[in-house]
Order: sequence, then structure tokens, then C-alpha cells
Amino acid sequence: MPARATPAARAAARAITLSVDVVLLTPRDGRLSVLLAEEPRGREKWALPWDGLRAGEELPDAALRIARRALGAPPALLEQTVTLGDARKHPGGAAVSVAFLGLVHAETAGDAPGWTPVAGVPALARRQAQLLEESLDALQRRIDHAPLAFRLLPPTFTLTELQAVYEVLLGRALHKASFRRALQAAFLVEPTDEWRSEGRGRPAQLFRYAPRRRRGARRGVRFDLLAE
Amino acid sequence: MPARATPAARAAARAITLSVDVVLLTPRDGRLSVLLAEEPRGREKWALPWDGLRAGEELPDAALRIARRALGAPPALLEQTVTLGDARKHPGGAAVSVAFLGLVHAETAGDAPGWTPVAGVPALARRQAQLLEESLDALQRRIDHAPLAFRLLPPTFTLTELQAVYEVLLGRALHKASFRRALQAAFLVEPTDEWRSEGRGRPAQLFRYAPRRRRGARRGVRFDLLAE
DNA sequence: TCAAAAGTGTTTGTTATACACCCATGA
DNA sequence: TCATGGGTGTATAACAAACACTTTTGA
Repeated sequence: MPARATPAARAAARAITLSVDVVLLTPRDGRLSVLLAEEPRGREKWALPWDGLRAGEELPDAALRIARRALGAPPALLEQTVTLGDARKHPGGAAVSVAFLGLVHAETAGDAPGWTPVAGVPALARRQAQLLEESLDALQRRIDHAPLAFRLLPPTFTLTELQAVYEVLLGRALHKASFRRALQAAFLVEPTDEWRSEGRGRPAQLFRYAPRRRRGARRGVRFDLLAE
Repeated sequence: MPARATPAARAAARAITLSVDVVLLTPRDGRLSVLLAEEPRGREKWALPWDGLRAGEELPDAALRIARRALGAPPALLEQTVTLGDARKHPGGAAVSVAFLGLVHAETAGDAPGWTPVAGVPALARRQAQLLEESLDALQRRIDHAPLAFRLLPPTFTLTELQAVYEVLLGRALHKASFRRALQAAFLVEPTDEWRSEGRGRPAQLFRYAPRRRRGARRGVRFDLLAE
């Protein structure tokens, strides 16, 4: 039947099995932790929360649905990071896996049993281990270009709290005075007229996120690459 | 039939239609250009080269196949950038579209009719327009962290050629002395004992890409974000 | 009045830009 | 010998880190 060999048939998007995997992160005890779920079907005991895409469902909606089911509440932020479709095995046998990165407030996270410090994640299926690693890299690259850290804080916050969030997300200590100078130069926050007293010590002024202008300053090339 | 409600059935990765779309870029006449293909099936006349995933084919292999077909040769580099699966329309009606970024040598690019300066791209299907935009953003973010520019050059090259590649990929002029100092500090290239005379003027020394050490220097937070 | 946490000023080293200049070659 | 493109040194400004210091509260 030559009538079937239409151009449309040639390049139709073939149906394949696809998984949506979410990397949910929260600051816990000063360490960045990821939410793992028990995975009775796979060889490994633990897995990133995941599911297939439902009929007619859009990708971001699926990620939100999976995050809500694993968490009991929506995350503060959810962004697509990486997609893998190679020989590495996925717990559901999906041909292609799309990862989303989610940030979760410490209070939302609660004390669910699956929260695991990212430094001590147990063995995951190869595909998911790679999705986790690349999503963590994406977090570090994006943190300077999108207000990720502010999504982990209430509308008003102290500068010490803000710095603590950056330190957890980046996994390293920052210099207090330098952090504040850079923040001031970026015109990202504005002070409120409230102060908060936390235990003893001088009370901290509360700030809110209120970006006021874009820094058009173009910087030179940094060559921050670590050998091929 | 309660026997069908097994855990495996619950979270099986559903089959959906998926497209692989490639953003092929090359430097042409000092401007960054993207390869577009005529798309007889869609509403818009032009489209990024794309196709479905074949049975058993891995994602990077599909991207390479599509790039080769559009180009007649393999690109110098091919990396996954972004995945979209929302209401935005794809020319093939795919539910999910995975984009790859490809860099192409100027000689490989030749004079195919589809090369279009990225500043003057005609209307594409919404999904593809978004894939293109986000892939260009990814290029700019990655250029400092991976030796992308070196993939667009022959094994030996002059520093002026290298700077020209960076300028095309970044879309802005760089300062000559600063560029060279940063390059020297990064220990990325080493001089050969060859020089090349190009027209009149002093001949340029040839260099090769030879990264020698990793700069462990941690920098502070930059807050390079442009309002939400 | 002391400990603790917030917040700031000053100094030092590094890095990017601007600018000026020298070098080597072909016309 | 002059125009052209390659290549480098120096001054200035921006910036990050280290350090020391003051402020303000609870115990």
C-alpha cells in the first residue's frame, strides 16, 4: 500500500516509554538532603520518586504530581534539568527519563523517612544516579542566575538565614561581609522595618526579596573548566 | 480483576510520542547561525531538524543520526540541553521534545541553504522556538565550564582565531589582553613552534588545546540574576 | 557584665579593563 | 616606510577574602 508512505508517516514521533523523575532537595541540619522512596520493583532498594506520563498530561504537571505524591505538598520550585536515554538502567525500564529539580522548604519537608544527605546517598539505579548528579550540577550553575535560594525562604528573612541557604545549596561556607556586599550591589533585597530576636544576641533586621534593577555589567571569559 | 493492580502496573512508564530536535550552530561571517530545514508538514515553513526515536535507539544516537542527515557530516560536538512537554506545539505533534545542541565547523557547514543567523530566525513552531532559545542560553552558560570553543577549531590555531570563536559564540566583543591573560592563567593551551602568516602583518603563533591543571579557586556568589 | 549573634570598616591580594606601546611582515 | 595585525606592559578600577571591630540583646 504505497499510500501509507506519506511524508507524515516517515517522521512521525514514535511512541516510546518515558519516565519523569524528580530530585527533591531540602536543607536539613545544615546539609542538603534528597528525598528517596522505597522501590519494591527495582534491584536497588531506594529510588528517586518517578512515574510515567499520563494520557494528555503535560510534563511540568506530571513532575508536580509526582512531587506532591512523594512529599504530601507541592515543592517551592520545580524546574526541568536533564534528560537521559542511553544504556543506563532505569528502575521502570523507561527508554527515556526526564529529570526535574525541586526545592522544598525545611518545614514542608518535615521528618519523612526518605530524606537522605546528598553526600551519603545509597546505590541507585544507574540512570537515576546520573540524573541526581547532573541535577545537582545544574543547581550550582543556576543559583547565580535565578533566585533559587529565595524560594526556600518565607517572604521576609534575615540576611544570616539567606546566607545559610546559599551555603547549604552550594555546599561550602561563604564570607559574611563579602556576601552582604555582593547582595547590596545586586539590589536584590530591601530592608523592612521589622527586627527579629532569636535567642540571645542582637536582633536581626528582616529583609524581603525585591529585585530592583538588572546588572548589565558584562564580565570577561572565566575559563572555569577542569580539563576535558 | 484485582490481580491487575500490581505495583508494577501502577507505575509502568507509559508510552508517549517523543521527538528529538537538534540545534546545529556554526560561525558564519562572524555571526552565529543555526541550521533550519524546510518542513512541509507543519504550518511554519522552517523547522529545526527533528525526528522520532527508533525502536531500541538511544537518545544520543538519534541526535547524531538527525544531525548527520541534516548536515551530511557529524557535528563537532553534540550535547543534550533541554526537554519540553507542554502545550506549545511541535511540528510533529510530539508530546515531549528533547533538544540537543550541536556545534559545527565552518568548513563542515559549507553553504547549505538552511543556515540562518540566530538574530534573524523566521517563525518556528512554538515548541521549537522555545527549544532554540533555551539551547542558546545553555550554550552561554556552558561555554565557561566546558571546552566548547576548542571543538570548533582545528588541532592548532592562533589565539586570535580562538578569541573570534568565543566572540561569535557569546555574541559580544572581548578585550584582547584580558582574554589572553585569563587564558594563560587557566593553563588551557600550549604554544607550538609554528607560526602562520595571514596576509600582511606579523605572523601569529599556533597553539594547541592542552589543559594542564584544574583551577580549584572557589569564587564568591555573584547574584547575576535579572529580576525573576 | 559577659556571651552570643548581628552587622560594618579597613586592608590586602587578585582580576578585569583601558590604554599605550613594541614587533614583524607585506605591500 | 608605512599600514596592518600580532602581541605585551602598566595603571586603574572592581572585587573577594581576611581580620578586626562595634552594636545589641539575653542570660
